[in-house]
Amino acid sequence: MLNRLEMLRIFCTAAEARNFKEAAQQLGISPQVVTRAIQELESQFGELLFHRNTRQCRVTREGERLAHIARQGVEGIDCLFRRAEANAAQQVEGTVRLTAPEAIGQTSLVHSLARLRQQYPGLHFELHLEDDETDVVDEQIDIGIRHGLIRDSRFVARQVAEVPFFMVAAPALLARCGVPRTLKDLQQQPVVGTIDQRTGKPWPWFFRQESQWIPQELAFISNSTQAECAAVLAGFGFAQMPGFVAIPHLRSGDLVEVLPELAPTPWALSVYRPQRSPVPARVRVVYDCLVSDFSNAAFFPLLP
Amino acid sequence: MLNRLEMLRIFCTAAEARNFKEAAQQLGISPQVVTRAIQELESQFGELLFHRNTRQCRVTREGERLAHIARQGVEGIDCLFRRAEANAAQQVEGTVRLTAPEAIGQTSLVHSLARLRQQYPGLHFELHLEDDETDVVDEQIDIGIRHGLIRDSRFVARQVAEVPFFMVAAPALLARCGVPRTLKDLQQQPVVGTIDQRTGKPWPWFFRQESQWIPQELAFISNSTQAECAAVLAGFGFAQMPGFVAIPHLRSGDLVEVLPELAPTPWALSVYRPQRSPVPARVRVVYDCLVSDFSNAAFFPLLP
DNA sequence: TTTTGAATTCCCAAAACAGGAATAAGCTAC
DNA sequence: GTAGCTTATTCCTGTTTTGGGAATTCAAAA
Repeated sequence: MLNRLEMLRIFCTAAEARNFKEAAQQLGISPQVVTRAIQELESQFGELLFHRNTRQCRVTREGERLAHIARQGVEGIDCLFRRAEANAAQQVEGTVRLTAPEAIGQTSLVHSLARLRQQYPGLHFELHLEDDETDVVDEQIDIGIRHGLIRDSRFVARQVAEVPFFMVAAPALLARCGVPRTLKDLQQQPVVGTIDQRTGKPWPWFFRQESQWIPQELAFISNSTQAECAAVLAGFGFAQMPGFVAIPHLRSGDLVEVLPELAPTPWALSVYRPQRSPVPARVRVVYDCLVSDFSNAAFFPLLP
Repeated sequence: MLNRLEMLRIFCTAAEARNFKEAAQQLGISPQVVTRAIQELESQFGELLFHRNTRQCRVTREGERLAHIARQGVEGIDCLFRRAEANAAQQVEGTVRLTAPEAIGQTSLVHSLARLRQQYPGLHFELHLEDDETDVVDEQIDIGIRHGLIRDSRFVARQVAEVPFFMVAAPALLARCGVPRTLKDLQQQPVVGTIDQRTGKPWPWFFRQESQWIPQELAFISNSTQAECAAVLAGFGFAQMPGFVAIPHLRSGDLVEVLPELAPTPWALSVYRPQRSPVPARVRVVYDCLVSDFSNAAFFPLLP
């Protein structure tokens, strides 16, 4: 018998049972195994653990002392594996780590998570808001939401919506500078943008037929789409922004779309998670919920 | 891998090592085993414990949490078995339970134990003083000293001395009643005795050629040889007592022997212990010491 | 691009194990 | 006392588990 944990478990049971046979029955093993386990323990401890003859067994005092300590040890390990069973039994609890673009993470995502939390009070969330892709495996992320293609084959990605881009400006700015009629018109105007963290350059603007333009002189540049949006609202200049940032302001009239005919093909919005073989229940539940919520057009009514 | 303890041990090591290979080297096993143990744990917990690819391994946060708890559990069990090793390495410490006749336990035995205690400060003693044989196995005794034959085959007995019986009386009593010349004389005199716990009757007196006499009318009877001795010293009557009770008083003159020619064959004094297969070092040390001390004639100078 | 080194999978010999049958030895009831 | 019953133990054998060599895969480094 090499399995120390089982030896101790057998010993603890035997110490409480009236005899080895009873202990064996409780453990669902044969009495021979009990005998051997106890013998092995006795030889390891150099100490008699049971007074026994062919007829009866009584634990010695040293045995009782050992049983007392051993019970704690065995219980400690068992308790650990009981959690495992609870986990395997698909209990939804623990921390789920998510990453999402700022504008989504600060609004609709939080509502989805809040509902999940009501349903599963054991859930905790950790939210990393980044507009650029981050190394999800290294960052130990369970679920991500990203605007744009997910190329990485380590991920299971699910496209849930198509989010268009809008070129927008504040009404005050338009009143001052006039409404641009062509791309050229637009490129003469002050422009607001964001930084691509990976390259350090401004994000390009995208137009129909896959054409791009990287603005060179920006009136305002930031690493935050929310700041960018605030700048546009303040009349700093024109900007291109994804629907989930622009739509609320277009609806309220705080922003106005320009040159809609140049708008590029919408980009996919994807919910994704790393391809890890055992998917904990808590992750699956959140993933499914987000896929369902973000597939719901109500979150991204594509136009008024 | 069925051995949960080893699985956890491997996991804890891997969680601290830089990679599986290193963990395997530390544990003296092959990397395959590490892989398997971790996979098994992951499937049991339904939880990825390491982010890994063919090139690198990093523990997940859930893994770190588990490792933290698991370390305690594994350490708990290991600590238990470290004691076992200390025991096996023949450390002399712990409690030794002894039984002995009252008169021996209150005097010379205590001195032997005191010397042992000086030599092995980790030793503790538990002393059961009983003049009659007790069921040593049930009483969980490690070592016994007994005056008389040890018949029980469950014991390893070692005869260390021969202790004679003396018929004695106080000088004052002799002055009052005269010195008996024959057994008949003696049987007319007041007598002091002890009770045989097993039968409830007085202990017989023993004489040469195996003859016995059970005194019927006793001036004083007790279950304690020390009390019996005190009664004799106080002049209650005559008594027969073993050397280890009588000799000090014969030496000091507080008692006088009568009818020495009737004295029976001396009885053996034996040190014995239950036949338990692993004999803990502490028991062996004490046993050897007692055998040696009580074999030493200085403790029982058979006559002045 | 090639090279390198770690994780993993596959496979099989060796070790460990479990339990049936036989044995020994108390208790109990006659 | 003795027969019968029960339990611990030992021996033995078929089965399971295990560990590591060889081959494979794959990401990082060169």
